[in-house]
Amino acid sequence: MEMAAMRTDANRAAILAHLGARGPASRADLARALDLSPALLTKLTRDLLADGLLNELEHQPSRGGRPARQLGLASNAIGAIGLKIAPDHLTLVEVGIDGVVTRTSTAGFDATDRLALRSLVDITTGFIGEGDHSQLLGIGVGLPGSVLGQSEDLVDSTQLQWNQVPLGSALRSATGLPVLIDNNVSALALAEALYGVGRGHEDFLVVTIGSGIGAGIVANGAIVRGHTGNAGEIGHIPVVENGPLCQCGAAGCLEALIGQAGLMREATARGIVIGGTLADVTALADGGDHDAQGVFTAAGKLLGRAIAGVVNTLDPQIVVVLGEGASSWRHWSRGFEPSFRAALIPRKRGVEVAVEAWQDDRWAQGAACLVLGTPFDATGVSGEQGERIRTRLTEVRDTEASA
Amino acid sequence: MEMAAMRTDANRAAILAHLGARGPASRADLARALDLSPALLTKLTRDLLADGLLNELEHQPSRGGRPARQLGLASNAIGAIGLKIAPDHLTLVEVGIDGVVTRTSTAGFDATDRLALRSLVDITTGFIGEGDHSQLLGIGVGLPGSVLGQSEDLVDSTQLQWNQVPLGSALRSATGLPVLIDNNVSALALAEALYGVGRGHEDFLVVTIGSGIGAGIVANGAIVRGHTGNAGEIGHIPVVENGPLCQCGAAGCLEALIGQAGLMREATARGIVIGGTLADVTALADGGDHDAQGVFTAAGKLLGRAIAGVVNTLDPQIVVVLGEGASSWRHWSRGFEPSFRAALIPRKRGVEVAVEAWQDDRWAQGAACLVLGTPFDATGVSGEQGERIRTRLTEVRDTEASA
DNA sequence: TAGAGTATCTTTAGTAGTAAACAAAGGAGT
DNA sequence: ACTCCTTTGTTTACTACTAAAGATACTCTA
Repeated sequence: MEMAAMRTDANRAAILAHLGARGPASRADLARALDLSPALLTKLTRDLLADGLLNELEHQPSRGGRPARQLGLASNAIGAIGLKIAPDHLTLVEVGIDGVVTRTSTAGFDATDRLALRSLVDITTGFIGEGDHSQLLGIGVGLPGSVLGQSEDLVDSTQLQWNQVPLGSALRSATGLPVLIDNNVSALALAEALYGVGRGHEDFLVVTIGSGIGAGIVANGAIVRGHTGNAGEIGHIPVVENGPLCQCGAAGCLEALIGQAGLMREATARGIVIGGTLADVTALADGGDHDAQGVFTAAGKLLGRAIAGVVNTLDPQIVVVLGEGASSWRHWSRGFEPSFRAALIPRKRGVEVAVEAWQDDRWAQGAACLVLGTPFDATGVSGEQGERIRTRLTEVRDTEASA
Repeated sequence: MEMAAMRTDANRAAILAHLGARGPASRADLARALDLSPALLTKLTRDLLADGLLNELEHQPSRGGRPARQLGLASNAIGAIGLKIAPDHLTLVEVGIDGVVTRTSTAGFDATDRLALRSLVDITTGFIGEGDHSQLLGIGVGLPGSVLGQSEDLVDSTQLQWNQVPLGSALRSATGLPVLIDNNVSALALAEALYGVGRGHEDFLVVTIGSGIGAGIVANGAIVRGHTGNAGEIGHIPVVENGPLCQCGAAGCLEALIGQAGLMREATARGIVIGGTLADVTALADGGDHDAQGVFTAAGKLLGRAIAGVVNTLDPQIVVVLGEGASSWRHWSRGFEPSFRAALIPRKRGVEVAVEAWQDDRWAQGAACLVLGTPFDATGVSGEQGERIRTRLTEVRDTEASA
């Protein structure tokens, strides 16, 4: 038992995370993927095998040379918790290190309540349960807002009406686990980068259509959060002059026009529904109502022009459309596609737009990826909490070894 | 004389580049700035001092402890060449490793000529001169267009009417020097990051107002080039529906409205000038002509709304306005400021806008920074040519040592 | 069936880097 | 003057990693 090496070992963590995320691989595969020498992989995998964290699987049929010995993760008990905070409910998931959701839970919640933080902590600890947390690497939290400061502690959110809420320290002291908090769209973008369509792309854009319009930006392989953590607010791109007033105070924001509220105002103005919800409009459009479809087509047209501006600015390889609204995408699409393509610079006109089927717990899964993605983060920018996660990953090794 | 260590030594290079860019510093300063251990700095600076590349300067007055020994660059002969390519002329500069321009030259040039590449190479080699190039780290090239492929070899530019021109290999074989090519606005952004207003900022935006409108984007401390190298094309953000036709084929692009051509069209339509150039309109505005000023005010208003969208999307800490057009910024500003601030999300409303005085050779200086910035590039993404530059930096050490 | 070829893994010898203890050179309080 | 404090720079002992050469285990070809 080595007494030394209490330090974080990013490479051991990276090996485990890679095997978890991408499935079994040979030492040579890992060396190439992680950009390490084969020699080092021999040594590191020897340790991990001895510690019982890795298994040597069957030989792979030779591809012209010595056949590869596949290595697989022995412990599938390593995972993370993902928490999505919405104004009126919480979604919790437990995911394995391969990104697969193993458990889900939803709970009512009032973000504006005086005891909201207390209630959130209780619900979370209840979900995690008593007993042994040694397999959990940490908790990832996604919320509609931004995180202040390097300590990633104080949270701001207009949608939740939160101002400098000490969410991080509250969860941390209650659970003893590392906690990473981020904007929910950024978390979703990270999930796409690790396990979704974005995998292997250095530059892509995730557009979410929900109650508002948001974007997760990945450039140079990294999430763009901006200086104050407010990057991705494409809902507030000005699109029409003297347009309807937006929550943000400006006039003519994209979101004011085609956010859920904007769509309803338009549907009501056109006399398609009286009262009712957006689901009613969607149902009408699905049923073939041309007027209802027209609402989405017009919205798609505006969205297309706005996203084209973003694509011209950022030059992503792919645009992923996601969110509750994506389920009615075929109505949006009629307006989106022509106006989007027409406004792109010629070289980008073929850029791929991928629409992903939407599951509700996807947000929480994305939040969990904040934790699962940390070992991949070569630059180690995730700060102190990220350091703690990497440390935990190697600690798991020690407890397994001693057991 | 060590026979070994033919490998690139990024840290030795980083020490030299840091001293060049930021001026003399103590070993302890360097250790903090480069995030290396004091122990390593003792060793590396010992080598560099022995090789005659560094000088030990006077002691710094103590700040409560042992006084620091300042280290300074012994050789100020290390530098790079910067080349800016415009449709009708070339600008060349020689800059020292501290970013200061030591020599300038401009030459007429026709980018559409059949022998343009040959002529470009001749002018460049003429500027560099015969004889010893050992002090030159490399050549940086900035052009209005994008670079294809990882080899950074083939160049595309609609403005120059170039299609897959093998600029890199041509310059490389003619001079024997490493050549780095990039979009001119990206190069300018890099210069700002290293020696300008952007220094110390991880996220900022450089907006250029020239014949067109462009942007250099820095996010997470790195230049955003996008997947095809076409990031920053904010000139083609759609701003008005059914607007004037743009060169790019779309209608209502920002550039079509407020690029040089757009401004002239507007000035002509308003009857301010008949024929003439933009300089005439600027002169009238400078002289107090309200109609002429109105052209700029209207343009500033449009620019403000568009840039606000970009700032909402990317959340930069600072916006730098630059370029030929920046000299008439006080006329733009009247329209820009109110519309810009009004369209920002509340949290970003105080974002700083810095307008930089404009010198013509600034573009070429930015191009040179592609070379000078390479040693700083911790991730080493600049590819093979960047590797060659870092190698050259240590080679200089060897030749100085043997001399 | 005996190479030739090729890809995987291992060993060896060496470099780059760090932490920690120590030495050096001053300032500030008593 | 003497001690304590602070910061700088150096030495020592160690870890992490790599390159290069070799060992291993297969396929393919003649």
